[in-house]
Amino acid sequence: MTQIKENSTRNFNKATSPCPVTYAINKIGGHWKPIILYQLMSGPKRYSELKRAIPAVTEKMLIQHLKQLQDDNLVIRKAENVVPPFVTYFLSEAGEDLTIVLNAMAEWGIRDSKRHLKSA
Amino acid sequence: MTQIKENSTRNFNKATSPCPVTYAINKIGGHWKPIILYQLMSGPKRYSELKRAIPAVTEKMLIQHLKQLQDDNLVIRKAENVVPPFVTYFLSEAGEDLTIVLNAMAEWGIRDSKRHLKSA
DNA sequence: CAGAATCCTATACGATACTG
DNA sequence: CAGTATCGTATAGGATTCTG
Repeated sequence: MTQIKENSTRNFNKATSPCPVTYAINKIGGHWKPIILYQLMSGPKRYSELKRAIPAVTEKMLIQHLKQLQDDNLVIRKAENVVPPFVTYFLSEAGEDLTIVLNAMAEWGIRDSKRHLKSA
Repeated sequence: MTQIKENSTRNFNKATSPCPVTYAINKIGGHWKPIILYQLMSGPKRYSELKRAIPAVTEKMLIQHLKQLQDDNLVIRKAENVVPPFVTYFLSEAGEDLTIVLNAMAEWGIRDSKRHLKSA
């Protein structure tokens, strides 16, 4: 039945990579995670605020990645038990620590796009 | 023929996102790109050296991402015209600029894994 | 040595509709 | 408001074989 190999590269990857960059990628590597985290850097946000802040993301992706970020202890979800629901997301301590990374990424992005304007 | 919508979110994403983090993700977002770049930070490397340094990557992924990194002007390929072939890869100026980002990622990775050791 | 080609699976991602 | 559920496509990624 076209089994997947026990020792496939895929399994090996997830298992034990001592590379800290690999470790980080596995936590913030999704296409949307850095963007979500970047939005949360400016403070707690409601679900609907995040959706508005990132128009390109679908509800499915937003929820899915928010869940993964919670599982990885980067984001904390706080829900008031009221009607209508009031749910806010904010960075955990580990999430706050990513500020340096995300800012570096953002700065590089700006610098690199400028570089291409010049050479164009 | 199950056409894709003209104004699909997918197209919108690639088009114009003003978010610098999104821009950066689009350039270094692949699962392997940061790892490859991280390896090249320590200096020029031959193809085979990269392969050895990153055992988990397949040849296809390695070549594919190296190509994309070249297209994005982050990595430069230099081939000596000899037999057997001698090809080295090294960081461009823009690639070097990523050092800050990659180091920040690596440091965060180390810190975060320590954090989980404590709480476990 | 450095890579290209082929074929396949797994996952990411998106659109839409529905719910407590 | 803040999600779930379902279904579909697109892309990433992997195994293997072959070549200048």
